[in-house]
Amino acid sequence: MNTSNRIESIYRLLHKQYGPQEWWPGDSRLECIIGAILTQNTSWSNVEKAISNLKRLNLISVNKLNLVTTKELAILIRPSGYYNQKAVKIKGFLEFLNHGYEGSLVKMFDEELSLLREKLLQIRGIGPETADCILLYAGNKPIFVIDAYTYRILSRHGLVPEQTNYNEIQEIVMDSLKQDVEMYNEYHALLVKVGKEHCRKENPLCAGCPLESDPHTV
DNA sequence: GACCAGGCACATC
DNA sequence: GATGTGCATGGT
Repeated sequence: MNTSNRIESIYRLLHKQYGPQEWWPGDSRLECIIGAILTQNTSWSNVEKAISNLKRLNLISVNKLNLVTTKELAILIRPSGYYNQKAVKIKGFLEFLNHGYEGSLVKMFDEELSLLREKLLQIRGIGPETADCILLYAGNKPIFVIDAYTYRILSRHGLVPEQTNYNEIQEIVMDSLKQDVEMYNEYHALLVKVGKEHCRKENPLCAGCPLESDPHTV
């Protein structure tokens, strides 16, 4: 089976095994964007604590967050780690939104996909994964998110060469799949799910992985 | 106490 | 262009 077919079949297998994941966990697009920034190199359970602090004060709103200082925001998101940097990143996104789109997510997501992606990448602290999470999960745009689990799973199965960069992996995956926002959403969520359970760093043999019939290269 | 988690920017060679 | 380092909390 070639690489494209295997990438497709892994999706079907995971979907059958785990069912729909219904990501992104969050009540609004803004919450989703904040979560995308807060989860950088951080476990989701810590992100939840930070988001619940913001929710408790009803701060998941562009207008409300505009009124909070970076320092105040940092204290609230402290449980998510790297809180000083992440507060600056959230403020940087808000500034981008305020100046470019009058604070309107509707206007922002009205922008053409590849142009918006380029613009998001220019915000300090928004890299390719965060930008793509924002586009796919908050904006429902057809872009596949590559994260550490995606890379680890694909490379352990020999589906991407070692030392493949973000854009190259994204190209390989997207060229293997039909363009489908719902499926991109589910597939990435499924990769994180199976990754958390079986494909962690400290488990290089991926014990118990439902993909184990598909031989690992490591 | 060590290691890891749904990254990213920046310095240095 | 690759490789190293700081950022930081909370769970295992």
